[in-house]
Order: sequence, then structure tokens, then C-alpha cells
Amino acid sequence: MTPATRMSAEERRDAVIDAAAEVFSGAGYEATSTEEVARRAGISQPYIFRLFGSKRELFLAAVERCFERTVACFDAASVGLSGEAALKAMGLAYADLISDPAVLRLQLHAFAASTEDADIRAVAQAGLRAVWALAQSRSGADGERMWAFLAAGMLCNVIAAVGLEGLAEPWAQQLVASAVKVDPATGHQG
Amino acid sequence: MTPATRMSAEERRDAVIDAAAEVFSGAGYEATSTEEVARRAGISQPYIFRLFGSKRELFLAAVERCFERTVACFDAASVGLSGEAALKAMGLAYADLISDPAVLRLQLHAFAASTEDADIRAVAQAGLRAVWALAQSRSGADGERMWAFLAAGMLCNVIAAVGLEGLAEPWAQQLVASAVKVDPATGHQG
DNA sequence: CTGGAAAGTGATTGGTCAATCACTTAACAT
DNA sequence: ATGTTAAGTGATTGACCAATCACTTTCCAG
Repeated sequence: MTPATRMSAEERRDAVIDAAAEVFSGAGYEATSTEEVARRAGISQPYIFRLFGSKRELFLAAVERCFERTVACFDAASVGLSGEAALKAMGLAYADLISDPAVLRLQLHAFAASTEDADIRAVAQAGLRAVWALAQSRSGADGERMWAFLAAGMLCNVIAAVGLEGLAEPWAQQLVASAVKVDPATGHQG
Repeated sequence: MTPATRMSAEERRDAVIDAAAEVFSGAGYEATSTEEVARRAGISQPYIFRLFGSKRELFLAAVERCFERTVACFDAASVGLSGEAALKAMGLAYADLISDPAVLRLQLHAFAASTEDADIRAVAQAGLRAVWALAQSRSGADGERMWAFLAAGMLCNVIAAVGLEGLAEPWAQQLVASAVKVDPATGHQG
């Protein structure tokens, strides 16, 4: 292998996390080899262990970044807004965000893996907390409104995951239509 | 290994699917070995391949059964009911159902894997369709009401997966409280 | 210009696991 | 009893993969 162009360890870590997020999102934690991540990142496989210590640590970093992206997305979408307008803007931004498979898949994998692994659960909890905190402070919504907001987001995830937009059947069409009509990620009529 | 007590192939298949559902739900598709499933089912590992052909086929069968259980649960909970009463009954029954980790985890894994695998996606779609059809016909709810019903269910999944009930922080408590107050799996105030 | 620190690689290893093959044992009808 | 079918196992294989170790190359401070 021709040596990678040099980079500071921090920059490299960052680049590897990006590569890992993409590769893990494609096949999940177990089915992804560190070799694939290394190839994607343009470095050798052993160097991953130098940087992260273990495959698990690398995965945790990737999941963390995934939630950071969601928070950043909500943040950018809602500057200067408040109340329902803020929720609506964040909902639309989220619908756009999960059209990137890397984000959607990694998040779903993280939730599934949360049931089995305490470390992943901790990262997922922290991610949800950050999302909740931002959306709540921006919108000023009460507990039940926040609940509906998050519920809508979770259903959007599933609709995207199983590909209901591409399904001609009436029930699927109705679900997708409601998601748009009600406005992505609110759960109330817009 | 002392030979298993004999059973017809069909019965054995059934028993193995149950074992697979439990073991897969514990560790996901990739991280579960056919050896573990075999041990749980009380048969030899090669016999699994005789019965299912591949690990993937076994997983698909387990996911299918998971959705069947959900449908059966909704069905049983809503006999003789209609409208909001039917939705409420199914919501409560669902909350109870996913307190069984085998169901919750397998469903989450199935959704996550749906993004990567067409066969799993097909099974997940069929599962959602069946759930939707039953809940809709029992309740007579319109499209948007069905949307809110399913959204609530999906958020309940995530709340259970990341263990928010056990978290003392206010935001988590609020989410859990809303789930109960609003009634599990409806999204409207009860 | 030189020496040490940091960036990066090649080769290997020990373990695991899906899948296959050849084989044995039980059931049952004639 | 016997021959056939279906149920079930032991042993093995070939591939893959996380992690380690010893090694080389680049950079830059004094």
C-alpha cells in the first residue's frame, strides 16, 4: 500500500470517523470489517487500532457524530425562529437529513444496538438528550408537544427505512401522504 | 451430543424459529451464530441448514414471526371494540408486547437491516401492512389518525430501547410520562 | 543536519463461523 | 423382518477478521 499523505492525528481521526459512519451505516456494526473502513479512509487497517484502540470505540465515535449532525441540522434550521415555526423548520430539515442513508441507517443501528450494549445506549441517550434540549429550547414546546414531535421523527425513520415512498399500495401512500400533510416530524396538522 | 427427541420437520422448524427469534433478538443478525441457535433449540448446528438452507432464511422466518405476534396481539386486544376504544386497547397491548425484549429488539433489528437488504425489507413491509390493515379495519381510523397511532408506537420502541424509563433526568421523565398520559401508541390526548 | 517524536505500514496470528459431507438412528408401512 | 424415508449428528473446511508487533518513513525543533 502506498503510504497515505500525512495528516495530524486529530485530522486523521476525524476523517476516519466520517469513513466509519458511511461504512457502518451500510452494513451495521458486526458486518463491517475494520479493513473496509481503512480502505475507505485511505489508510492501513492497523492504523485504525492505533487511533481508536478497538472497533467498538470507532463505532461509538461514529454514532456520536451521527447525533451531532442531527443537532447541528436542527440548530441551523431554526435560527431566529420559535414556537411551531421552529418545530416545523426542524421537521423539514430532519426529513432532508435522513434522506442521507448514512445518518438514517446509523441511527437505526444505534437504537437496535442500544438494547444490547450499555456503551451504545449511553451514546444514544446523550444524542436524544441533545436533540430534545435543542428542539425544546428553540420551540418552547411543552412535554406533550415534544413527545409528538419526536414520535413523528421516529415514524419518518421507519417509513424511510422500509421504503414506503416507493410502494404503490394505498396504505403506504396514505402514510407517506400524512407525513407530508401533517408536516414531517410534528404529528399535528399543519 | 445426545440426539434430540424426534419431531416432525414442521414442528421442529417451528421450535427452531422460536429459538432463533430469542437469540437473534439478543445480539442481532450478524453477531448471532447458528451454533447458538442450535444449542437453544436443542439440536445440532448442521440440522439448521437442513431445515432452513441458510442463516439468512432462518432470520427472515424469525422476523416474520415477530410481526405475526404483533398482529395476533392487536387482534386479541381489540375484539368487539371499534374507534378510539379499539386504538387504545391495541396501544396498551403493544406497550405490553414490547416489554418482551425478543419482540422489541427483533423489530428494531429488522428495521435497521431493511435499509440494507431487500428480502428483510420485504418482510418488514409485509409486517407493517398487516399491522396497519388490522388496526385500521378494527378502529375505522382515517389516514392521519393511523399515522399518529403508528408514530406513537415507533417512539415507544425507541423509548424502550434506550431505556428512558430508568433515566432520572427531567426530559426523559417527561417523555415517558407523556407516553403514559397520552396513552401508549396513540399520539392524542386520552 | 540531526535526532527524536509522530505518522503510518506489512505480516501474522488466533479465533470464529457458515456451510458441506458422509454418516447413523428412528419410524413405519408392507 | 425388512426396506425405505425422514430425522438427526460429528467432523471438517475454507474464509474472514480483530488485534498485535515489529518495522519504516516523514516532519520539525534546536
